[in-house]
Amino acid sequence: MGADQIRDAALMYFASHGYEGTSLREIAEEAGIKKPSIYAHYKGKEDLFIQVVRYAFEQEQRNLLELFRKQGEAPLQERMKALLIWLNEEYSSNPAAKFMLRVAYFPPASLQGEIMDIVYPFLDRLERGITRLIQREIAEGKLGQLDPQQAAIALMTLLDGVIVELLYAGSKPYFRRLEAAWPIFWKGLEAAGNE
Amino acid sequence: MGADQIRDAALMYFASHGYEGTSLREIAEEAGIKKPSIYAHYKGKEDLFIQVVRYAFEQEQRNLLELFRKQGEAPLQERMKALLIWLNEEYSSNPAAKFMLRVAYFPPASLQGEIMDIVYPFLDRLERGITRLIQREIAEGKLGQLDPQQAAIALMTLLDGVIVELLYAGSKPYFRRLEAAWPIFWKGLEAAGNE
DNA sequence: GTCTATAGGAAGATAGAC
DNA sequence: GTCTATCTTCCTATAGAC
Repeated sequence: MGADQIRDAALMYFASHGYEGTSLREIAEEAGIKKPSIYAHYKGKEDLFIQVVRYAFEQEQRNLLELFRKQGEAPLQERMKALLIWLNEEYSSNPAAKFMLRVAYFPPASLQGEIMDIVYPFLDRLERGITRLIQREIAEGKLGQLDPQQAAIALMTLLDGVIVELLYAGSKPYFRRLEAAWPIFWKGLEAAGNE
Repeated sequence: MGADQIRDAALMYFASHGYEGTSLREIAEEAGIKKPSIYAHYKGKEDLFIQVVRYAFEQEQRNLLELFRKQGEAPLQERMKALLIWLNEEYSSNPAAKFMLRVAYFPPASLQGEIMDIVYPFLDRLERGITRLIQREIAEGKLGQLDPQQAAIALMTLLDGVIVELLYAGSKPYFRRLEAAWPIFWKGLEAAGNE
């Protein structure tokens, strides 16, 4: 089906040039078709963009779920480290990740509402998932008596801080941040639990 | 001089709609002039954009320097808290801040090189400044024997993590993150110094 | 579903009067 | 320096043949 190739080409261009910075001509060229053929699969540029947004967030949610499922009952610190290493591979190789960040932070003005309806629930699910991980860790006595939601929010903050660097500067600076920030953050979590 | 009004109008639009999403017509309207009058002050859209980038980063550097200078010899934790509160006011009211983030993370493809020549030195100076603050804190015995550069990188990570939320979700979620992440992070810094 | 051809409009940029 | 008028180019989108 040609619709998938159009979607993938669109994802690539939208990720690196943004919505307004991408033309349907470029997408068509990348997909190996002529521009008007896009309209046989999508109503127009806005429709194509929204569908790409939906696709990217669904894919990423699936990937995250699979990653967590694979880890089984490993302790929180191991799981987080695996997540952070996975993020590097995912965000370095996969244009969908860069696209998601761009869309979340700087959505095209005309589509902001529709996009937020996709982005917010995704982030809520992620935060709730991390909160549950921490709750379990506390229940098993591996982490002191700290507020699981506070800890989850703090973890999300760390995540964003390193992801932003991954996106901006690449893998090497990302790991530089990770190796500096992670030990300090983890010590803080343990200290907060021993109060 | 009309050049300043054009620059301010451009800053506003570039910040919220991006480079490709902003037209010279919109900027001219906002500045109260006609589109061709822009060319009496700037060579074209690219020139205008680069000059706005330079202006925004110079302003922000000035503001940051003044903030740090005003704080005199206050301890690190107080200074960081003041910085974080200042960030909220700055980023909520000042389009320059949003513009800077957008430009740094998603520069227009055609101007990426020129923009990075402005962004990288700015971030380097910021990291070096924070490193010096921490070194002084250690020298005065207020912080244990931790690696000042590592601590500075970790602090920058926290900064990005909360700024990203400020930009994305606004003041309230920003403080929610700050209140969750800051105590954990600070305990981690203290714990890292007591090893 | 794919194409060629083209409509219709907005973009960046310039010419030239005042 | 500011304007009106205009050029050229590119855009999204549609019509209609195959």
